[in-house]
Amino acid sequence: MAEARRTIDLLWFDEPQSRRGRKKGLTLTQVVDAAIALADAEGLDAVSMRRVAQDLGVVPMTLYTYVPDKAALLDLMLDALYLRMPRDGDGGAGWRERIRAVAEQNRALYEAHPWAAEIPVSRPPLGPGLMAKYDHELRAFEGAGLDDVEMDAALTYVLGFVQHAARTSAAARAAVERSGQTDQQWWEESGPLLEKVFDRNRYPLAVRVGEAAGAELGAAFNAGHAYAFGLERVLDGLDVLIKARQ
Amino acid sequence: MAEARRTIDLLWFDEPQSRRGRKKGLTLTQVVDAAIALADAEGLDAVSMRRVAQDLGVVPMTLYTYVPDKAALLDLMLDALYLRMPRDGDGGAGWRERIRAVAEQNRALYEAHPWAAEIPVSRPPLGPGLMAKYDHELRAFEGAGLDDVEMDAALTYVLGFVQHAARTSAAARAAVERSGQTDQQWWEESGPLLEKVFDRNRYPLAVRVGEAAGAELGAAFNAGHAYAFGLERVLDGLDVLIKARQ
DNA sequence: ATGGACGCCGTACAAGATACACCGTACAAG
DNA sequence: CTTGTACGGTGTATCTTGTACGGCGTCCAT
Repeated sequence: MAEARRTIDLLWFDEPQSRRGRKKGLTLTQVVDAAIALADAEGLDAVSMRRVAQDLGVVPMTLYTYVPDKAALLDLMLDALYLRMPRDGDGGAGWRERIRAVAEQNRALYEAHPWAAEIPVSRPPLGPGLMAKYDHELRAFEGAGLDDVEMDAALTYVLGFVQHAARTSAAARAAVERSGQTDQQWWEESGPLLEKVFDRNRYPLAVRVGEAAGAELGAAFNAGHAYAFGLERVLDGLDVLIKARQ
Repeated sequence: MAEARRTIDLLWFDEPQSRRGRKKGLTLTQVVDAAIALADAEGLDAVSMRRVAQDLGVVPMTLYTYVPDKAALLDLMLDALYLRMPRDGDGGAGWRERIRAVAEQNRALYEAHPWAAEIPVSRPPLGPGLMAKYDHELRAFEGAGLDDVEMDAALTYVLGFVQHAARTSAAARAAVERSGQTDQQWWEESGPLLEKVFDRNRYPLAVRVGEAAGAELGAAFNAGHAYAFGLERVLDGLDVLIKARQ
């Protein structure tokens, strides 16, 4: 109902710019930027209406004249990020390199703003940012022989992979920060404990593979390696589809 | 520090079973099961210490004698789920079908317990459930020619895909429930509004592909289709790697 | 000039997690 | 059998969150 309407208005900055009454002391952009700056500096958990308001020098309830609720603010933050993403290098190269570039651009986004991967996104924020991003990224698939529905699915697939990688990567970093111990420290401390409990006879494969992976990657989970490995699999998988369409 | 130790103790049910003092009125399993039942019935957001306690007929603080904090309870819930997953059909078939079965088992888990995909997981809960699951799932990759590190990475890749699919699927369902309108209704109401705002000249590809995908799949986003499409890409991608190793 | 629309804000409330201190229980030691 | 004490259970309290509500003051349209 009016809910969706209001959010879409906000996303496209269709503010009616009222004539009567007191003038606005802030702009929606200021509010969104303050929230983004806060999230960049202290993470998504630090983004409370109180903190954003404080950073803007207003009282919490003031924000509600700019935004219907917190969820909308988060949507706006995300769309603003999308809008500001660089969109270069569409041309040239083969489709594989173009898709790799799309993945890389998204990886860079999440590296600069890890909280972006965590925003609880019910329906994607159909704002100008998402629109421009979607259009730009679809270009990477043009000329590969996929039909429209496949192009959409393929893009969703790539973006989903990168987002998931970003999420696990951020989670791993957060775990290190929260506990104050690196993976190495954690393993050194918990390892002996786990030794007693991991039954080599019962789970031989798990123990063998887990140890091999841990030793090679220096931790129980290595986000960088998971991304690098996964991206090649993503590209190979799309390769098979695309070759079948040609 | 003792933090990790305590959690691992809990995961492996190494409760010291104290002799002195009042007898425990509940078991850890009861607490975890109550939380799982609650999450199944009303979602992860409904799982507060207050609600779990209420369902068990105790006062909130009582739970803290069983569990150090809420995060640990969530870890325990997840590991309990893992432990109860069916583990049949490892044998026979080719690796592709075995991996597909692994994906399918996980999809079924998330379908039965959508909240499982949402648990904020810092470090995976290294309990008996995860252990058994890991061992079982690795078997799907045996004999495919991958080395140990590759097996681990490949499994992580598959599981990540399924988890992400489950998350987006749950998010889409939640959006429908929260707003009280189906995707169709949402599109019918917001569509005309978006028409005015989507610039066909500026974003021709986005509008064309978006419309095609929306029309074909009946919504802006179709989780089932995304899963089906993605799974084939995942398997194809691993196929390329495995063939290269043989 | 003035009335009404609207931005701003103070207060208040209902969750939520969990620290702390107290109480009573029930086993181990005597 | 008594008693000290370890430990489970809980009432109270603190702090943080989002946000509803109503009042106040401003400033444009009339």
